[in-house]
Amino acid sequence: MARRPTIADVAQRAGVSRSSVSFALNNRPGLAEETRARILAAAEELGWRPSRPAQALSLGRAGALGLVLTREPDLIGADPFYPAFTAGIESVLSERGDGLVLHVTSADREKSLYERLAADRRVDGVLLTDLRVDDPRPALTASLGLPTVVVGRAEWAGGHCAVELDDEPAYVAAVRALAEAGHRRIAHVEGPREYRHAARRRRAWERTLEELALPPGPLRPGGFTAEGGARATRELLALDEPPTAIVYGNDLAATAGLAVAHELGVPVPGRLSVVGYDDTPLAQYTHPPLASARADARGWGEAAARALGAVIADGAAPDVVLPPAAFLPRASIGPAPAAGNARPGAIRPATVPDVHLSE
Amino acid sequence: MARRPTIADVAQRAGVSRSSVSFALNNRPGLAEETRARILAAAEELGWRPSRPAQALSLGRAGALGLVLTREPDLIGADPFYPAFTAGIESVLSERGDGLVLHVTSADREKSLYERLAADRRVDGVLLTDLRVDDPRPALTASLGLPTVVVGRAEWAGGHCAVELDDEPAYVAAVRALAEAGHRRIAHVEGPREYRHAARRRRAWERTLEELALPPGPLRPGGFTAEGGARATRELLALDEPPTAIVYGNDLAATAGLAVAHELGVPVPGRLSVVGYDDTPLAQYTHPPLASARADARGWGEAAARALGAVIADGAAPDVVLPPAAFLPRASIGPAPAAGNARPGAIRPATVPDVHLSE
DNA sequence: TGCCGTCACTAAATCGGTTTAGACGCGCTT
DNA sequence: AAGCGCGTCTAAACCGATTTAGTGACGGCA
Repeated sequence: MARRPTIADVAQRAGVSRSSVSFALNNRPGLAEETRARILAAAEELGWRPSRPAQALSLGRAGALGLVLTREPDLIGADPFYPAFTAGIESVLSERGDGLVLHVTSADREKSLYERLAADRRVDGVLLTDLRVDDPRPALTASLGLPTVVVGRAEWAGGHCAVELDDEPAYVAAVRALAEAGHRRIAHVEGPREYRHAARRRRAWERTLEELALPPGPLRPGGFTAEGGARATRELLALDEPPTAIVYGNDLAATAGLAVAHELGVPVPGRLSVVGYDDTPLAQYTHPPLASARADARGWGEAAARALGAVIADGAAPDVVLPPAAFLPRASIGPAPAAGNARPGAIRPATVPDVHLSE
Repeated sequence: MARRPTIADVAQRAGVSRSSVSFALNNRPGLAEETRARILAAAEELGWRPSRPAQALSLGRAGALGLVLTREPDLIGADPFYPAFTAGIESVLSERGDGLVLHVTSADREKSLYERLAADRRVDGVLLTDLRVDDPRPALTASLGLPTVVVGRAEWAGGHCAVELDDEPAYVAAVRALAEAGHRRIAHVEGPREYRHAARRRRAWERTLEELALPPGPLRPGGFTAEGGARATRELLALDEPPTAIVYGNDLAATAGLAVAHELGVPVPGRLSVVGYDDTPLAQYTHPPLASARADARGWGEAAARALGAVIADGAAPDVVLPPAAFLPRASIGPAPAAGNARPGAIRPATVPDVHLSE
């Protein structure tokens, strides 16, 4: 295998200096059109592309973004978010010929990983996802001088640029839709408390019940997992007054919940309405199809990558607010069962003020 | 933000030359123990780590592996394989402080992406996954001189090192288990034909039926998707003689199939047995729990990363064969319904030769 | 004719590491 | 006293790009 050509080879072949090749490549002014063409032709013939490490060293930028996943592997596995999100990132990076450096780690090694990332100069900046309560990362990357974009709400960002795609409206809409369908006992199976988005979903549920003057519904931990969703559902359905609707933190837990309902002979939506979140590929094909909410993970990735690019280039970038996830009613929700003490129709859509909940 | 320290800063602080710092860092012989300690202390105090781009340029290796996903984004989304696989890769790379560069692309841009990867020198080698029939990539990376490990069978590898984790035995076991349970009409919902693993799964099903002297079962495309799985199931159950068991190409299609069976009032496993593949986190929590097969994706990632490291270092590495995926019988399979023309017990386990199918 | 400004291009420094060849001091032989 | 070998350390080249300062040719103008 022949040694890969360098800029010197191109220069020699075109009969110019290395500087001229560089000028031609980055089409900067000051080269005769004919010379430029000759250089580019030579580069083409040799199949030359500038070496990334050399460019990185020279330019002082790596040409790559970092993404660290701190979720536990099996939590990641079931989540359709990351693949779509990284596809969105990639679509932006590929325009610039940049790359995405992915790391999967656990919470205990997380800190040293970011430190390495910063000291290494292997990436020019990082995207922070899955923000936790009291998340140390925004302050950490700030102190490391590592350009950062937070994927989530601005108030989680600790001064960094934030790219937000709100999941609250979908939860508000789901609870309202259930209330309008006559449900009065609406439960929530929440995700891990340490995640800010899980907490935000729980609060959206909580406050919407309040706003609608409905009694606070039962709450169970579901951990965003199938197992947690199944257990929580079992507990909820075993209550003296079981809920007539359950809003889950994600589709995985909701789908497991559906299975438990089937197993216990509880018809859905006849006796129980079910709502998930994520709109996994499976959601339309469960039985019955699962009401859920779709966030544009790909668009989120795109926006985040673009924002981080701006932060790296300009030192800062304005926050971005993407359209919130849309609630997708499907056949897993229906009117509250008559047997319950819900009074269908008692709450009229028009009487419900359309306020936007904020944290 | 202070400029990040360089090797020169460390050298100055320790009162030595830059070369000595390099020697100390890479603990090479020829430095007095005391000097080495002083240098390392200075590096520690300054929080210095060698710049990756500089090292890459100097050493001629990027210190990173490349992984290109050519699947369509929504196909990727539902697949638990990649997150676990990348976690496995990472666990190997992090030992060496190396990185994983991830690209998501579409089939039409795939070729130029690999070319860029090779010319760029951003990665030292690539892992090839999801091999297709007549896949151009093994030959492409070979011609580009890009160290390559194929994640799959050696005969797909076109001369590259292969890391294999066979899914055939799980399919053979599943079909046999069904046959032993008296099933005679065993259908298959296959994945996209262009994927070699999908084709291999189909053949395993086909040949096992043959070996057991069972009639060839009906076959439907499922595309590894929920939608395809649902449609295929609908078609199969509408046959004049519907199958009493369906073996799906993956859990996603199988789960959608379960939902269709419910919807049509076909009891599982009463009238239909169902088998998936992947053992997604949901599989244990469907209703009934889904028989499936578990491949150690994380271990696969580890082995692949290690093998690629060896290929990069030594120019070649022996193929690796990992333990095959294990068939996991669960409640979604049961005895063939008596109404069918299956004859439970007609086929005795002992009479079934335990041959291993090969392609 | 001499001076100046432009245009097209190049030499050399630079980024931050690694590595090779060699310098220097010291104690031992002979 | 000269020579040798060894242990320790450094100067300088090198990786492959970018960039700055500057060179040389040429045309216009006084």
